[in-house]
Amino acid sequence: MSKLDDRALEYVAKYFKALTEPMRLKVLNTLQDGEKNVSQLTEISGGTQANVSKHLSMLAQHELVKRESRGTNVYYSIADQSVYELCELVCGQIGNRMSMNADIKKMFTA
Amino acid sequence: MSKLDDRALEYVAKYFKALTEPMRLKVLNTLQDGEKNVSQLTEISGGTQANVSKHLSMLAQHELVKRESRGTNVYYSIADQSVYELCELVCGQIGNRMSMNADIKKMFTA
DNA sequence: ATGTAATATTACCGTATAGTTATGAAGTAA
DNA sequence: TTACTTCATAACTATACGGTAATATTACAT
Repeated sequence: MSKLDDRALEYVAKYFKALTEPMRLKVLNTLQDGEKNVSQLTEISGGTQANVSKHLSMLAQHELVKRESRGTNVYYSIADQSVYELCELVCGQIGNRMSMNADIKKMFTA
Repeated sequence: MSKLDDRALEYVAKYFKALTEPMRLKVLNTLQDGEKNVSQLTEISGGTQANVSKHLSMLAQHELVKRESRGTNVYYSIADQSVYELCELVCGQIGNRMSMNADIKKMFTA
């Protein structure tokens, strides 16, 4: 991140944007177990088929998932394992913050 | 990212959201050199003072930057070094994309 | 060819947010 | 006090985006 110009910053920003929807994160989370088709993802996520399809299409466009149609089904799988590293990092951050708040909270409540 | 519930997914999503604006990334990028006040950040980023302030306020709210006022100036600095790891990961991913032409690719990987 | 299932896409609505302009608040110096 | 500097915060506009419902497309079966 040393000398990114405006063009590069937009790329990075757009990549992050793919990870700003809980539904998309849920889909990525689900795909950790292996490929799933749209019906399965729709059921697991609890969303509507149209909505899940839209999100999948977006994730595919950003090359976070791979698309492969077999018969009338379309199977999606993770294209980029490193996305989980991103989430781990963020979760770590959030975890640190929450535990810190808990400690502070403890000082006032204990 | 093994068993994140809906609540956790929203936290993660919101964290990523802070990184989806080129202007905010530029600010974070600039702060790698050390703390800067709003005037400096405004000049470097090329934005308006109001806009930069708004973004800084958002970054501070998400605890990505620290705020310290000295006199009439307000100095911001990185609160969470790990944000650069995130960016490195994303840049690496983008750099790996085959479809991108060489000179742009160089920006992400160099 | 007709019908059915799985997925994608379109059109629409509501909301969220980035940017701008103008104003407000806080500190400092005369 | 008044004036000036620095930063924050409205209020507003425009645009982007998520969700839904309806429709289109694709593949397969009968």
